[in-house]
Amino acid sequence: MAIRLFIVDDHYMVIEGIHSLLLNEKEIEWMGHAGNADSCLAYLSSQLPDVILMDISMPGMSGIELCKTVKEKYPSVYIIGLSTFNQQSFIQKMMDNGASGYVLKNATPEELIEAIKTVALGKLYLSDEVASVLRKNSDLGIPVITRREKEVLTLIADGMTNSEIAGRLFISVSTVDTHRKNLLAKFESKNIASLIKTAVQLNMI
Amino acid sequence: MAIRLFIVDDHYMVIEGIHSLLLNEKEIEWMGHAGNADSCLAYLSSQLPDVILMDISMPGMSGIELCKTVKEKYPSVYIIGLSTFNQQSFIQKMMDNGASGYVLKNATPEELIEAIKTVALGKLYLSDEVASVLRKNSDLGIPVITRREKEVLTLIADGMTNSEIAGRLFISVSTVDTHRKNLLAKFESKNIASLIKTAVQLNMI
DNA sequence: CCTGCCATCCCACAAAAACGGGATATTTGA
DNA sequence: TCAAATATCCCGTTTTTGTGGGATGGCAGG
Repeated sequence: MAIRLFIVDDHYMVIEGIHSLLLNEKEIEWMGHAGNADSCLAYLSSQLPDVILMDISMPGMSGIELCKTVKEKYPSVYIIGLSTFNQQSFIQKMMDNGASGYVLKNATPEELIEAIKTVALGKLYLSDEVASVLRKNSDLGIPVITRREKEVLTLIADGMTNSEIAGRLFISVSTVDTHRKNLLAKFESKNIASLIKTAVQLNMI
Repeated sequence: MAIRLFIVDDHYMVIEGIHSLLLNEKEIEWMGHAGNADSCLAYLSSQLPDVILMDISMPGMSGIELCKTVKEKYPSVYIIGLSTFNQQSFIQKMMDNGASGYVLKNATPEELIEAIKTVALGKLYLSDEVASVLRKNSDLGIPVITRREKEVLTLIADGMTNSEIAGRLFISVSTVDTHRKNLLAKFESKNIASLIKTAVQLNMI
């Protein structure tokens, strides 16, 4: 039986490209596509594919959130993340949210087809490139910060001082200061300037 | 006579998508593609297309540099920039380097075809979306900073203090402080944290 | 030639961040 | 259930930033 495939991506060119790449694959049945999270969810309420190829950066709800939502509602669907860049944190979040695989948009047709077939069997698929990024990641990569720390970080990046943040979050300045210290330690940064640079580059704010 | 088209993009899926979108366009002749700047330049040394579709983010030499190089060597070729996001500064730089147009990867097939036909006539093509970004840009967008300010900004973002920067650049701390003040004014930021965030997001560091 | 813009330097004060400790409740996961 | 992680708070000191002035020589374009 053919693997029924659905794709969510806001770039028509990519959809068309994948469609055309898979035209000759008899084992993969093209079910259709959606350009955003909402129309994807709408589609799924009437029909269920085996595998969804999902872009992670989309207007509105991101692929990361969409992945979570879809897996909650339809746990049987296998999801493959799709993106242009190998942004460590995105890949990690996608996998955390239940994705079964991840391929980059510069993957070869063979890789893509292999990914689809692999996840359809319930296995995980990670291209060598992506896998090595994840490995590096766990080695020394992205700082793991708590919810609260992220809140504080966001406010710092918005230009607020410790006392302003304290006011906003209804906590004392000392607490904010502690969070700030912990952030500096986790990012191994010597001051907020370099910390913010890193955080923005890692797409954490 | 058909418009001879060449495409440079490191994402095979996008190349395939565009190829497939243009299959039925008799007025556009598909010449081939390259996955990076070097093979593009190699190709051009033997054959010259009328229009080149060029991704701006590529490994190695970026589309922005490639655009400049190609226009210097082959001024008769029209170049259309291609990217996923409408990053203000990228679009601007691409146009500054001699591109004749710019389309986003989520453009419709019609937009893409119109863009190719328009630039082939020697005109400029900017999609509404892109044009509005450029307009906003000139209105209030990106701060214009001097060479020296950019140097200082980079070092600040790397976590150096004023006195460290002064040492590095062989100038006095006062001077560094003045540059810092000017940067804060130009970015309309109240402190370095929010300034760095903005600068990284605008791809200025 | 002269008007901006740039890069350079100076002073002084207030505000904030960085650094180095320590402490205690609560939540959470193994 | 018990240890680890999280969130909360406090002290004091030094360093760095932020703010608000002012000043000078150089250089390029109108």
